[in-house]
Amino acid sequence: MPELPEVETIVGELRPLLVGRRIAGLRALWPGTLGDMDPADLSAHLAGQEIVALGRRGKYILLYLKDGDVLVVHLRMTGRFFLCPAGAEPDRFTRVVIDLDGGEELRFADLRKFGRIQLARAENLATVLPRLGPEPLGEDYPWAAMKQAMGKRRAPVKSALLNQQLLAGLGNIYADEALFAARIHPLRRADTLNEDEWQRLHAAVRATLLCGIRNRGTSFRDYRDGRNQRGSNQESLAVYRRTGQPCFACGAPIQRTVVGGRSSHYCPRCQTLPVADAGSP
DNA sequence: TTCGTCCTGGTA
DNA sequence: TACCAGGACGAA
Repeated sequence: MPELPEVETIVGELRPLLVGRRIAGLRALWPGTLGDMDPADLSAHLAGQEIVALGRRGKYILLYLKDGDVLVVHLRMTGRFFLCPAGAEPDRFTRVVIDLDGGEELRFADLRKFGRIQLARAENLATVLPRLGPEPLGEDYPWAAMKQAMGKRRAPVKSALLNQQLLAGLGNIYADEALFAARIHPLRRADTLNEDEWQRLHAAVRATLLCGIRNRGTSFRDYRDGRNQRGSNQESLAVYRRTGQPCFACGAPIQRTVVGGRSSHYCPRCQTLPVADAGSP
């Protein structure tokens, strides 16, 4: 599942390969990826345009074009966005192909068809992007900003971490890992965390995301980077999808619960839940 | 704030 | 054959 580290890896890898290239056209093998846009119209609109920059905001990939357009790509759960030689046989999950000059193509593949590609003007990006919280790795994101955004919420702290309006880029994997690193139970009500816990959680979120980036992302089944290669961060996970296996810190079996409809993994001994929270899911 | 929806391959 | 995975969004 592509979260901030996976998207950052893809963008960092594609940037030097794409900047300066021209788009020759676009083909939609499954037009739903483009929403309401007509594939032929979009292809004609993009043809000849030069890619001048790549960026990331939260889990969104941003391709800036020379005349002020921006292609906004979201991989959702199973999307892949990668460069490959033109004419290579597309797999059955390839949804959109962007043809480039120089004999290569940019492919958007997506098993579950949840991912989307949108077009916006650079000055109107906000009309396409939803309201997004701050970047967790940004220089202007102190722990107090996390406490201010989430600290009055009665919802479980895990739900607050996944809320993209409060913080942009965390998904289920890195939220579980950050909570373990901070020794905070995913069901803790956000408004019960003290300052020490907010500082720990803030540091843990950043450290967990940086670890994911260092390892070029987490690949279980679907995620691949900008060259369609697997990441290795799945080998560094402490709790996510380790249900029943011993905690690396204390040996207790990792447990799974559901928070806000999402599976959540934690160590019952390292991440304890105060009695006051235990009865109010 | 919570739940259903969109999707389909893999697994029990 | 039924169920599970889950990001984002709209409805209740």
